[in-house]
This record gives sequence, structure tokens and C-alpha cells, in this order.
Amino acid sequence: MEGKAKQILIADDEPDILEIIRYNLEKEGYEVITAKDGNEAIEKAKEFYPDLIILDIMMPRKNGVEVCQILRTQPSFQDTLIIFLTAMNDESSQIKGLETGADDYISKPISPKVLVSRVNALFRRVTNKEAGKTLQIGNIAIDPVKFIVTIDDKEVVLAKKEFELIYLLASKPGRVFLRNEILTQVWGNEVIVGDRTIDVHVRKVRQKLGIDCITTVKGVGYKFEI
Amino acid sequence: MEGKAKQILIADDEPDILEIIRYNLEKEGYEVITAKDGNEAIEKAKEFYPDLIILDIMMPRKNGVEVCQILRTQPSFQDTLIIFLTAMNDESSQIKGLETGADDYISKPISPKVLVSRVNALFRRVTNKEAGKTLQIGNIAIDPVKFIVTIDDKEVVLAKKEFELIYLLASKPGRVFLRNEILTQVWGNEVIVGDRTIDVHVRKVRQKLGIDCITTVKGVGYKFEI
DNA sequence: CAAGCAGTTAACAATTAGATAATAATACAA
DNA sequence: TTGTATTATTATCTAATTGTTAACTGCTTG
Repeated sequence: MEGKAKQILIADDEPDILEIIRYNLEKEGYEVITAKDGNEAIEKAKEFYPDLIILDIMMPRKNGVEVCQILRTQPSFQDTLIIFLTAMNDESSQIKGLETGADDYISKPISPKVLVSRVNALFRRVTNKEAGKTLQIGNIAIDPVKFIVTIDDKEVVLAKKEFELIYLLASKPGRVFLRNEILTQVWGNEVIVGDRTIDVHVRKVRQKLGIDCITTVKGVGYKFEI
Repeated sequence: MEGKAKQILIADDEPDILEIIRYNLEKEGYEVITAKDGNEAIEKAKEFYPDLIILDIMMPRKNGVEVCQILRTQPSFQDTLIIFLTAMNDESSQIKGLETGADDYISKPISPKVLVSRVNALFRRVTNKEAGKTLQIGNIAIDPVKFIVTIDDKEVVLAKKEFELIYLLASKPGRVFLRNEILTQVWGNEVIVGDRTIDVHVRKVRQKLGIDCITTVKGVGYKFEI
């Protein structure tokens, strides 16, 4: 059931906080690594490749946002979970944090309970995604293992890109995915494809599925909607 | 895609490389400025404040890492994207580069395709994720993730500009937004549109929503009010 | 009642996505 | 390996939507 213990790297310049977090996370069964400033965080991250990194925003030798940005430039940290920790709970730094590519945001003072549950929740979310769960939305089932979409017991076979596209959109029904997001998620960061490529794939999916479940939001992107 | 062409400053002491990069980036629609050594790079950077700076690491009169460090000390270059370019593809110099505050790292010899896609990807990453949160004012919900306005469970679909307009106004209900503010927020700083453009959009929103939630403040601007 | 401002409308311009076919890349089987 | 089928991408053209302008109307206010 549980696999091996997840590794969590915590970076904060206050030893007390570090220890509180360590205690609570270890009690929960996680393996904890600590760092006391930004540079050390980067070093440890590269040494251990942890599953989750918790970064204090206010730290000496590179603040949390910087650390996050630096790590995110490396493909190997593209999917690593990152949580920001901060005393500032003002909107602007929150937004900046999330824009920089953090996955969640916890404000100080930290309640250990909140911290642990947020961490658990994050892992849950991700392992669900990673497991490649079959998505079931209304009468549509999208099975990433068999690469098959089932509509009312009728099976439709999609090509790889087509499938990845519909799977992405359907992973958050209703939510609009910007064309850029679709590009990075389905085609990858390095790949450059023309403007019409997405459209053509969308068209093929719509055609093959035969039902209207992809909605265009002009000038923005696409969304999955029944 | 949107807005004006991004400016990219390239610094390299080899004229050939400079020209290859310039050619490929200009073909992509970027505006290119060049510098042939570290000092010139700093001068040009301060003159143009480009969106992205590509620095060769090995350059006369200040190498790339030094240039990067110097620029990063200035607040105005805190958010400027920086890519290092280098013949050394050993880990240590890469890490050093990233720790100095670069956003990405490209090894020579450069494939134009890789370069262009990395540049595009970088801009994409930064420009991405506008997502704000859902605004709920009375019986009206404005959801920027789903790009939908809901009034009493009735969904209204707005065009992009219309949505951005209502989202801006509703972000601070009751507060009057000057016409100028609306222009810069929704249309962007450099865009010049006629006087009636805002009115027309306001009208369309009022029409589509069917309720009277945008109040005109004559001679001043508009505000959101139920 | 005149001046200033916003509302209205329709025409137009510009943008954006859909459709389709052609070409390129890839996978796969003989 | 070669040839074939499938899939992915690009190029073009078209259709639709969206955005902007311009001309006119009507309110409001001093």
C-alpha cells in the first residue's frame, strides 16, 4: 500500500521551526532532510531529489522564491512538489509564489496539524494523478492505461497525442487550459510546434469521440465540458 | 501572439554565433540586440531593459557569470530572464550558473531549434498562469479558471476582453476604476484604442449579464455594484 | 440650451479557430 | 531493411467570432 517513505526537504533559517516541522512530519512517516538557507536547499535538493520541498520565503542566501525558480529550470525538478512557507500572508507574495511554480502555500505561524494535512493532501493529489487513474466524467471514461476512451460502453481508440490532450483537459473538467499550458503539458517544454497543431488535434478528438465535450474559449484556450 | 515583440539581448564574442542566434530569434518575431563582450552587455542591458538576456559565459571584459551577478544586484533586473550559453557542459559550471541566478542554461554547440524552443519555453513559463481566484459578489460568481460568469446558477459566456473587464471591476466592488486604469489593466500599457471602445465593451457585458451591475460614474469611470 | 460625456448601433477590421489536404515523422510488420 | 500504415505537423484557406471605429443620439448639468 504505502511504498517507500517519501522524502521531504525543509528549508528554513529558524532552527525551532525546522525542528517542529521535522518532528511532525517524521511522526507521520516521512523522511525529512533539512537546510538552513537557500543555497543549502539547492544543494540538498540536488543531492537527494526529494519528493517534496518546503521552502521558507524569507531565508538568507537566496530566498524561497529564488530557490524555486532555480530548481524549476531543471527538468528533474519540474514535477517536484514545492510548498512555500511564509510569515507574509499578503496576496501579492502569495500570487508571486504560485506563479513561480509552487504547488501550495502555508502561512506562518504554522499549525502542525494544518501542515501535516496539507502535505498529505498534496501527495494524495499527485499520487492520484501519477497513478494514471481512469477518469470518469458523466458517461465518459478515460483510461490512460489502455489508451481508450469509453463513451456509453462504446470504445474509442485515440492516438497518443490525442489521448494526452483529452486526458489533460478532462483531468480538471470545466477548467480552461491556456494554449500555452496545453503545449507545455502535452508537447513538453522544449518542443516547438506551430499554432494550428493544437487545433488539429482537438478536431481529431472531437471527431473520434463524436460528442461535444471540448469547448473552445476564443483567445484563451480549451476546456473539457459535457 | 500577444502584446509587443519581446526584446532579447545576446552577448557573445563570436560574431558568427551572434548572427546565427539573431537570425533565428528574429525569424521567431523577437527583437534582438547584440553585445560583443561583458561590459557592452551591461551597457546595452541598462539602455534597453530587455525581456531576456542570453550571456555567453566565456567573454572578454567580464564573463557571463559576472555580468549576471552585476545585473542581478539591481532591482530592475531582478525579474529579467537570463540564459547562459557555454561550451563547458560540465555539471559544476552549470550549477554555478544557475546559482548565480540564471533561468536556464544552453550548451554549445547550439542547435538553433533547441535555442528557439528553450527561449519560447522560458517566456511561456513566465507568462503563464494568470489564474486568479473566483470572485463571489452576491449572486454573481466570476470564475477565471473556468472563464465563466454565473448569475443565480445561470452561466453566461463572455468574450475575453469582456471577461477581463468585468473581472477587473468586480475585483474591487464599489471602487471606481478610471477609464485610464481600465485601459492599462485590460488593454495593456502600450495599446491605444479609441474612447468608445470601453463603452462598447461595457455595453456588451451589461447586455450579456442581463443585470445592472456596472455603474457609470460620469467623467470618471465605471464601478461594479449590485 | 449648449457642452460634454456616455450610450447605441452598425459597419469594418483584425484575430482566432475550424477544416482539409499535403507532407513529414514514426512505428511496425513482412 | 524496406515498405506500409499510422500518427503528427504544417500550410492554406475559410468561417466565425471578437474587437474597434465612427457616426449619431440622448442624457445631464451648469
